[in-house]
Amino acid sequence: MAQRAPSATGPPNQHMQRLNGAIARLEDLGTVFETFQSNATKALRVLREEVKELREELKITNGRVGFVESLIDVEEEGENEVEEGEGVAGEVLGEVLLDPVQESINANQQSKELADGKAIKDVVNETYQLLLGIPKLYKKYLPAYPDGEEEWPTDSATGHRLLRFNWYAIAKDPVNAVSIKAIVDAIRATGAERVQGCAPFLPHVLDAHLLERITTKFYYLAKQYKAYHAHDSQTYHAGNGEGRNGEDDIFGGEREDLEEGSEGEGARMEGALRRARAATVAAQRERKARGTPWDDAKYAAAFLVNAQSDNEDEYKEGERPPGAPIRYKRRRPGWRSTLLQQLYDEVDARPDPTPDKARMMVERVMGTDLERIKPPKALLKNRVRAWMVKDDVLERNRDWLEGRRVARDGKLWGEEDDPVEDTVKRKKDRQGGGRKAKRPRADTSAIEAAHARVAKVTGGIHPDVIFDALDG
DNA sequence: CTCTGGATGGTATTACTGAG
DNA sequence: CTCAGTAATACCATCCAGAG
Repeated sequence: MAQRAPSATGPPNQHMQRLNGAIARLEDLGTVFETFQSNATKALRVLREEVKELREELKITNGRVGFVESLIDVEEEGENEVEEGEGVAGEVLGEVLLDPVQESINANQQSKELADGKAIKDVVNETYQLLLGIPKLYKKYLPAYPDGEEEWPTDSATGHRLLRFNWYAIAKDPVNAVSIKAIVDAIRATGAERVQGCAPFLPHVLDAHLLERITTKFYYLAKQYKAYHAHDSQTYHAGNGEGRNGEDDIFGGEREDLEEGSEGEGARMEGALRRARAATVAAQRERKARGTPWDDAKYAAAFLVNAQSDNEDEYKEGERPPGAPIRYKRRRPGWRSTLLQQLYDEVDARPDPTPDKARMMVERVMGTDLERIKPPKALLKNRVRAWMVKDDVLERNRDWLEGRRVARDGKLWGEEDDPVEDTVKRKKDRQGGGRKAKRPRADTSAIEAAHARVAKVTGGIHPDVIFDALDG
């Protein structure tokens, strides 16, 4: 500086020139800045408006999802009264939907429901099928994990390696974990195109829930696989060994020789078969009772499948004399009350209003009663009622009322109130015991963190204030 | 908490039969 | 033959209790 000062004493117009140049540059800078500021403001405004727009879109989308859910009968678990009201309120009170934490919780619940919905189940099943390279997800197609020496199976069409699971290991076993991850990836990548109907839902399902669904399915499949291969673990699984049927080993192959067939007092018949046969009898009784005094809500439970007699084969397998028709043997439950028996006797004596159906039914003959069986445990709607059970039997077995075997009679029979399904109890338990569903921590914490970052930037001032200042 | 087996409930599929 | 209905079976899903 000390050296410069003397030299600065040059001709005055040189100074003026430089000064003018500096001013001109300043002016240029001013215009540039103004343009920049105006552009920046514009840009910010655009962003702000876009956010508004997206929020509005989100509102509409949420509304649509709600509508679709109501159509496909998806309901929220737990106290849905509050939540359901919100769907409507959400449109009016946009505020509720704009709270990021609340939204994340909603999204999380929505995700959970969707993951248990048909569309997602479909895509999960479809993807299992595809990556395993089997025509159906039936137990007979489920492949074993390849042996050490075996060559890894590939898709004959694409040449890609097929997926294999070790059904005897748990889901978290590395072998299975890798395959399960592959399913997630495949669903994310191509699920929407492969399976019609899941595209709108897939983006709303969180990875955690998708994984949960896939894992559950893994256990279903493993269960089936193990049941199917239960008894060939030692002997070589001969493909022709099941020439007889291959299907009947669902009951474990050797099923403790059904000794109840011997007129004895064993257990009831196998569930599915018992129900299949009893269902037609129940339906016929209901038809015949129409228009009679028994056709009354009071007696409606008489026509439940669970109240019917067992319908056993008249002859054990292979013992039916040639020429004898197939007939079923009615074996009445010992607990049946006289009132109920009277109802059945009177109804059975009537003609069937639809003789065509009656003609197609297998003939029933009376067998001995089954004295020691209990009414089956059942959902309330399928459960035997107290009036249908002999008083003394019920007196001796009060636990049937607790254990989902027998329901109270309810108002129609002079009681104070109707029995209620005890799923209520489960919900209560959950409320009492703690939270009902856990939401993956990352979800809201990420949003909260973002929230915090924004707050830091704005210094706690509402963004709108900042934008407004920019505008002015 | 994870996993399993048993029980229950419900739908889909298949075989069969009588009627037209 | 097709159609509709019964009967039997296969399969999926869930709940629950209990083991580890």
